[in-house]
Amino acid sequence: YRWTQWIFRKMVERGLAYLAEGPVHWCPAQGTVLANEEVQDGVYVETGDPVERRMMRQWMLRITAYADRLLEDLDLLDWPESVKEMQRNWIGRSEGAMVTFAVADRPGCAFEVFTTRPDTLYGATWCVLAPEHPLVDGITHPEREAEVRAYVARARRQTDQERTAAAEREKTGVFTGAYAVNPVNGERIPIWVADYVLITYGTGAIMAVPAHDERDHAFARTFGLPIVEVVSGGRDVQAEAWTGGGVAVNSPLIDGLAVREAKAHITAWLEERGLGRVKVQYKLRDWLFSRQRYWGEPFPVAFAPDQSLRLLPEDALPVTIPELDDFRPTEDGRPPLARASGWVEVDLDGERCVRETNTMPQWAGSCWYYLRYMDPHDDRLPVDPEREAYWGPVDLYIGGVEHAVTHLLYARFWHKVLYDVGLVHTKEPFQRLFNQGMILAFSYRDEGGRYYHPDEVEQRGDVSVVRETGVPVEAQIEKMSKSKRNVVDPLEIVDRYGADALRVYEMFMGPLEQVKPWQTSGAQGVHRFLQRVWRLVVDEETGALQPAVGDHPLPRDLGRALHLAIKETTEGIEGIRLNTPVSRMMEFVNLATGADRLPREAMRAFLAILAPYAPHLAEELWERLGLPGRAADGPWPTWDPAMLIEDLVEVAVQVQGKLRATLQAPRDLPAAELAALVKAHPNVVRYLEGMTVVREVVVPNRLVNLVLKAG
RNA sequence: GGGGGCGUGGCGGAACGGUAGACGCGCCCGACUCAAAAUCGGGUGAGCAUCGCUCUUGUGGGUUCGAUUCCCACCGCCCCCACCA
Repeated sequence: YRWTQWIFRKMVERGLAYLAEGPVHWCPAQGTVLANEEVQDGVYVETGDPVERRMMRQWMLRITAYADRLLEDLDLLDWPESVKEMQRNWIGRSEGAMVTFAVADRPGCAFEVFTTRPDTLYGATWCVLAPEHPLVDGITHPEREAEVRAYVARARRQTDQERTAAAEREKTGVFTGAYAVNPVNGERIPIWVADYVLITYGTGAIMAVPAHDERDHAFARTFGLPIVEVVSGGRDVQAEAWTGGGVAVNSPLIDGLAVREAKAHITAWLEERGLGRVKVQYKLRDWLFSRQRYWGEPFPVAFAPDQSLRLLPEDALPVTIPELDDFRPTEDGRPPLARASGWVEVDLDGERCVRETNTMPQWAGSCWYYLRYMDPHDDRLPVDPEREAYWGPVDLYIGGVEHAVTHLLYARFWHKVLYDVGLVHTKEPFQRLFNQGMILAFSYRDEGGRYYHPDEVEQRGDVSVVRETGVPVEAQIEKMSKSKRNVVDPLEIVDRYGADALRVYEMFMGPLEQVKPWQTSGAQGVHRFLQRVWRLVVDEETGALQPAVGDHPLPRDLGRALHLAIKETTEGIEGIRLNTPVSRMMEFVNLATGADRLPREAMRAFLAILAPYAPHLAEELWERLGLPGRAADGPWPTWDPAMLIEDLVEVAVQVQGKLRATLQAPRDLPAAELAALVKAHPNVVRYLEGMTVVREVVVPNRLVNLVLKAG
């Protein structure tokens, strides 16, 4: 709390945190504010009570001030391209122009619109205001007032989701009775109110160019509004919007210019006359940072009698949450902390102030916890800059993609603020990001849609059926979920096979980044492998060391398997490929299982590479072998390339690119000799009859391919 | 609608442009056992047939001596965003 609040103070001081009216989901029946996930189809999912949008005074964080840096600095990161792209899309930078439209017959009354296509200004045949736009009330013609009011009220009731979810939804809207003046040609165009324009993007008002925008085109068709072509793209714009490039037409100022030049020209023209300007617009919005919840960091601020803001002094931190018996919001809808009357009032410099009763969201702590890990006990600062300089930034961050545009963007923002404050020395918090895939599970569902627990299901021939009733069920691979009855409890696996087996199986399942289904039988296979490792060293009957273990020389085949395993494991850790090393270790163990002499040194190296995968087992065997220290303490074994080489190699023989034979040959046999050997092979001779070899492709120690032609 | 990703045996998955299917699961056979489990050994892509051949990495093309791998188009599935002007 203390240091999160400390950081928040810095944000307030820098103007990065501010109070504003922000929309919340308000449930009148419950008297509470609801989180996004608690609302569906306009009702509170738990009770079915209707939910409406309500504006409340909220803390906002000015993440938009960092939009450009958040965008640019993505280039510094070793992150999956897909995540970078998601962040780019989320930030949503677009270049365009702000254009001012005056309202006709109302001197001094005007509104701005944002457009990425100022070149299409001559094609603007109406304007649209979002239902929430502040001008709606003022400009609506008395005759249209009832209709407009009803429309706005309906839009206000709907959640964002309802308004935007159905993209194929029909366009709706109402005419206000007012007109705007198109700044380039002075034409009067009607002003509509429609919910396809969002108050949350741009200015909440647009110019509609139906000929060159699909949404406007759909709207024009619904309401019979005129469509004027201003970019010639060789299509009939009455039938379909043309959003591609072309040459400006019907646009006296820019006729004949291509889109690029036309944009620049029009924008400059508007700018000279004070009617418009270049504008970079972002989808990213400031971050609504307060919650009406009990749990969460309180804001380190209070309000003076005159309502002005007061920051609590640093030595007043942490502000902790008061104890309450009742964690619900107050009857009149204020946050739960408002119930703590004794806590709410606070003296600041002799003034009787009232504390902020909102709390911070769960994100707050997650935005900088990694810094605290570097210096958990510091009581002067969130993190000591020297320690941060030593440890930071985070070298490798492993997490799911679900954080791509939430946590990972928020944390980058906070880190940049702390960079500006001088607390951290890098622009970015997480240098390398790796998204591990989700583990899915098989679920079983009958025709009626009812789910069965895997234990209730058995396999009869080709079909799965419910054991008790014989009802056929269909198997599918889905996210683990209680309602689908397919959740695998890791603790049960630990009970059955041990933590090592769980851990190794999770690595063995497949590439870490891939989503893949859990299969308990696979964990059992890994368990078997680990038991074999155990028996390699320990005689199960007596508990004594296996007599085969001793100070023997390393046989060629076993050494090869071992060094292959060391190589794969070492490279796998660097590249986060953790599944194939397990296979190589299995191969070593399979070979070692049959051996009557097992060199202690080989086991030492093997246990060292096994240790990150199966630490309990590795350390136990390490000790039993009487090896010094711990397996995990190193040194990490190195592989000898010479050990990987075989004296006799198997060479694939292809004729016309098709495999016709394989043969054993001494390693590094000169190409000519190898080719001669190949051509003498009985299987090859048959194919050479009546043919001429036109080309011999020789891949040393691997393959020979003979290219033939008739004659 | 936009962006990203993935399609390989019955299943999870391996394969620097070079013998497709490593390793594991499952299944089959054998050993041990009175029996079962556990364990150990062997087999296991499909088909034709038995020196072997043909087919096979979602489908269709292309590049190449050679393509699961590179390029193009299509089909299917998954994830993220979505009336963003």
